[in-house]
Amino acid sequence: MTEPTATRPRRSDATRAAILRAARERFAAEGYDRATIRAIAADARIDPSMVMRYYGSKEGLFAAAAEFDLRLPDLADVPPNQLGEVLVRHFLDRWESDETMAALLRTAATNPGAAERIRAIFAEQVAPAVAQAAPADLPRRAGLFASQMLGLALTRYVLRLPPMVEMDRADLVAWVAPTVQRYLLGTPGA
Amino acid sequence: MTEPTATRPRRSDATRAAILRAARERFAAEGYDRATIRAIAADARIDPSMVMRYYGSKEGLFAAAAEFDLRLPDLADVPPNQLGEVLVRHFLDRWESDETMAALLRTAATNPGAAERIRAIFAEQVAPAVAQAAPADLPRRAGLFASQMLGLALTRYVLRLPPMVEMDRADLVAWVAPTVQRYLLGTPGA
DNA sequence: GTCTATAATTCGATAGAC
DNA sequence: GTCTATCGAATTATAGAC
Repeated sequence: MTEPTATRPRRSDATRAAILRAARERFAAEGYDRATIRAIAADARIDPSMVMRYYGSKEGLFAAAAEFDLRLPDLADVPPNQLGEVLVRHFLDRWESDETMAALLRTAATNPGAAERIRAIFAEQVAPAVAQAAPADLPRRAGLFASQMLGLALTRYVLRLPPMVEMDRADLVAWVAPTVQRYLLGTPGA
Repeated sequence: MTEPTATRPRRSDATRAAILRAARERFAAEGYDRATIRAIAADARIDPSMVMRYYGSKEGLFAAAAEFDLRLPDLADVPPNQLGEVLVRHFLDRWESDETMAALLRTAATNPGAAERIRAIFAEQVAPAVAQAAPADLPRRAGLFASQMLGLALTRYVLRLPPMVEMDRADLVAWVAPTVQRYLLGTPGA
């Protein structure tokens, strides 16, 4: 009686998961064009044709691998004077624990579809979260916030500018949090 | 006597220039991988083999096309309280008048050589300029400055986040200049 | 479900005629 | 100096055996 009859045994979902894990790594490290289905399949220890069977095409695989949730906290619960610090810490955590965002960013530089996905994440996840905390000028504040957070990620994780790589978390938060704080709650002049 | 005998006539340098112009456009719009020699040659109205003849290889062509000078002003001449404004304006001007930087940034997302070039530009042009204006913590301040300026360029010119595209120059300068000002001259906390 | 074999493109690069 | 023709390699994707 070890056969699950109700929800179906989920036979060989391990293969799907292995493909997805390898795809995320390759896309993150090399971007869409340079990450080949052959290399991804080799990483996952399976045959390249299986990738096609499970995900239909390279684009389909990327779409599945680029699913991403920023897991932004409810900003209404955060004390206003700690908004910058909480957000910078959260983004550093997410960037360092999940390479999906790096894959998306690397790919979006040359792939219109991936750029559109980033715009969607911005519209569906970032902008609504900012709306819970900022008083007015919502799209603008969210955009400025994104410009600094993506610039941080770009220089630290993608371009690897030495000073940005070497700076530790505490210093990074100390310097960047006030910027985020001002973009969300401050005025242009101050 | 229309023949220049001394410095050599420079016959057909127009072709070289046309190739370079087309290459910059293609690399800027599509990045290194997707920009093909065939497409560049078609844009320049010449045969693909001429590209190889003049620049040896695709990498050689990119190296020639990615030569870039930020033309940073002497920051010692700028009143300290106007540093942020002057720098943000200057970078917006350079990004909008020369697509070479966009080509480099798009390519650097997946191409290690292009990323190395950006690090070189940072070390040879940005860091020394910042050193003329900032008091201490030089590499760190230069890195933070780069994170905001590249984040601005990334979201406005590459990813095209709607709020960042729609914001006009004056608003952009008003919001971002204080950030740059603090990174160069301020302290982490304020 | 998994793999072999291969079709159909596309690309960078080369050789050589004119 | 410019172009035609083509090579060799690599890629995505498909068809079908086991």
